[in-house]
Amino acid sequence: MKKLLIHIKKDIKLTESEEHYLQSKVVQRTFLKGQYILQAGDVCKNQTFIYSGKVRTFYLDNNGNEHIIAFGIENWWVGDICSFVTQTPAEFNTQCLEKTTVVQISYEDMEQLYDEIPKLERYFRIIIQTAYGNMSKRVIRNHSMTAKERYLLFINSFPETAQRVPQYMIASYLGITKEFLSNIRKQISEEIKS
Amino acid sequence: MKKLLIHIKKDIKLTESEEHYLQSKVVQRTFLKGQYILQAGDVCKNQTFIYSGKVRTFYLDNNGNEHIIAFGIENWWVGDICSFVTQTPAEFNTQCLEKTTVVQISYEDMEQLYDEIPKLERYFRIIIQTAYGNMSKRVIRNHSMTAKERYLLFINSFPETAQRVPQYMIASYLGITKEFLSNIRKQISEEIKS
DNA sequence: CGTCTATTTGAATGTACTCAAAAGCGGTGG
DNA sequence: CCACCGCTTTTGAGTACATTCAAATAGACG
Repeated sequence: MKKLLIHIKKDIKLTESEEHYLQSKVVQRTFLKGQYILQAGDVCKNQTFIYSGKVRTFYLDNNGNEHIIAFGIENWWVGDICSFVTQTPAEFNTQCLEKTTVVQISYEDMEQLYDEIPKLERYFRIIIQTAYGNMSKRVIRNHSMTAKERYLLFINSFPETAQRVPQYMIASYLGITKEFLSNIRKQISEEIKS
Repeated sequence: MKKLLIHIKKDIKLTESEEHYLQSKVVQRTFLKGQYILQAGDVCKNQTFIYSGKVRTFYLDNNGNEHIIAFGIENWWVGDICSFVTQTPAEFNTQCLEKTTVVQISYEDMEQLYDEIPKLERYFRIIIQTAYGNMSKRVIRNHSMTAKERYLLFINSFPETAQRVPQYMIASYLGITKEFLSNIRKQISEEIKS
């Protein structure tokens, strides 16, 4: 709970009573490795802020292939924005990759919070603007860089995630097969030798 | 100007005085075909709402290839969010594809507007949430669908844009070469015949 | 009609995928 | 301590998807 307040206060100021009101709307939950915070087909009823642990949000296509849209670690918001804002069934799954503790705010509480503490609109606007900017750059990089370049950028940008996550999930995040990522890694290690 | 108010009022209510204050901060401009609303390297100083016309936002990579991140038509906000929110040099260019009339709000005025009319935070939060959801889905589609499938989805989703924009730009938006898109179109027309 | 730009064609090439099988690796139980 | 199990990663051969380059064709505009 404290981590969330610290995170929010980086962007906006809250009075004590606002803090208390916010806390009254926030629920803490813990999930085990493998458990789903959100399943595709269900409505995303909560905004979820990761307190500790690690999750992935992925899409399961018609051929049964998983496509990871995002990893989530401490101090990140996760879920399916589309589903949450429209309260329609989600296309994405959010699954815990290890024991994960989160705090959640329900859709109804979120509406009330926005009404009672309008400054929160700003906080979430800033959060989502940043996320949108990053997602745009990701589209561009997928179109302008090779898989190898994207992999190298990934491990430089997210070294901790790169180490704590199985390779086949990194491949999925990059939009390539696990076999091809293995191939790329071989290439890289051979380049280093020579 | 009226179109902007109508668009905003779909999400939030404004009093007459708020409307007037907003109008005092909004500047209308017209660009000719080919002109740039924003050039990479410059700081994105304005939020831009398209009144009429058509634009594209693209990234120019190191090999000199253009990658279109978005088209913008009537009632769309365009620009480089990253650059605008951080007031650092933009990576993207926004260029008019035909004579285009826009209304703009500067960064400083935007800050004041947010302070004076906090409800605008909600409006822009909603706008950007939707855009983020769409961009996420685009990443997933790039990873889970073939170029042909993406092309068919594009012309179904944006039939008017598909007709009003040169093919090589659609190819760029889809992340493929103009030659390959031409090939795809040939395949499709041959399928229809048989 | 001529010029400029956009689109199409085709051949050669490269990047990434599929499928199948082998190897590695961590945990668990005998 | 070792054998086995399940899961992840690696390997390799064959293939498919998409690119590059060069040249021809088609369209748009003055």
